[in-house]
Amino acid sequence: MNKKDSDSPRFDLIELFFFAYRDFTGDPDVLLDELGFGRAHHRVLHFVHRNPGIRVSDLLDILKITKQSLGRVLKQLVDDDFICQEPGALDRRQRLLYTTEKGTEFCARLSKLQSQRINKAISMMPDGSDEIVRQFLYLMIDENDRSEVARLITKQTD
Amino acid sequence: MNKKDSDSPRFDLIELFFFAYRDFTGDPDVLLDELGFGRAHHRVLHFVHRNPGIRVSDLLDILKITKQSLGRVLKQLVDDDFICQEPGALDRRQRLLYTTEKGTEFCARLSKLQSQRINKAISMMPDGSDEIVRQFLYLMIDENDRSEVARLITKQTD
DNA sequence: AAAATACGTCAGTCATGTTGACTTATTTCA
DNA sequence: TGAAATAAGTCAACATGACTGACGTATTTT
Repeated sequence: MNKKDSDSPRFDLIELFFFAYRDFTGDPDVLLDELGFGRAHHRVLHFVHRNPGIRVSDLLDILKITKQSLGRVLKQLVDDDFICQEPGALDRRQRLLYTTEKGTEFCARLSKLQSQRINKAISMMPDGSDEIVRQFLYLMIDENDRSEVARLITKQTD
Repeated sequence: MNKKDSDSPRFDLIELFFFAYRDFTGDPDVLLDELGFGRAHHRVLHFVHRNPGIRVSDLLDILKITKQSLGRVLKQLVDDDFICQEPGALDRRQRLLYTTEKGTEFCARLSKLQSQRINKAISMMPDGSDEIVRQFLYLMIDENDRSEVARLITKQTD
């Protein structure tokens, strides 16, 4: 009865997802490269910008990488004055992370590129596509992580 | 006048795309790991499976990596009997690539995981979402590459 | 005072990407 | 037919960003 059961191969979407994501992340790469940064720096900068005052351990949870991996890129971002650290007011063991002015400005340039690509795509599509796309991407996330991601993405930074 | 101009930040979609893609590629990782393979092997195996008899140089064009990068993973896949090579009938310099039975079977297990995730997501969405999502992902690809990708994804392997 | 926590760091490894140069086999073309 | 171009493989060296495991230090909790 069902034309598509849950195992039907979706090579089209699998491949589109692959190519779309590659080009989506490709835009910032150019700018990052000029500063000697990579995608790892982009991710850290982005999530610090979006979650000002985030704790290192929470950042690790979001990125799902190890402390050692984070350490290297974070150090560079701090050394190059894109991110600054402040001891927590309540718990001074914490080193709360913030983007500096320089970091915030660079971050804006990066997300502008990605937003442009997204907005350009959406603008060529029927009304309401926006919401469909958001829903799809949300449902592609592991069920356990969805609520956490929902919490994250609804923060407003601007 | 425009509520959203083309520069409006789209943090929601940027982040959703990031998390969605991570989990999407995370499924196969488990299986790949058991065989000592990584994502690079997955990509090679996938595109060889989807393009039987593909030339090495065309595979390089699709993956946009260097010959040296490909060489390593391809060698492993050939050594482990997931991919086989045959000299081209017309041009014997070519080493046309095919998945072996073992490779085809493993490839099916991998894409089944990813298809399940996709189908599960789509099944929770309004009718026609399928097409909207395909369109969105397609429009996220660099304009120059779209026709080439369109050609690729319309191949039927099954 | 002891245990737990937040964070940083040292040392080593691995996967996957890069560049540049070179070889071999084969095909194309002047 | 002989030279040039092409398809593919390979060597060496290197960069990035992951990983593991262990250990140190400051601070908070119990």
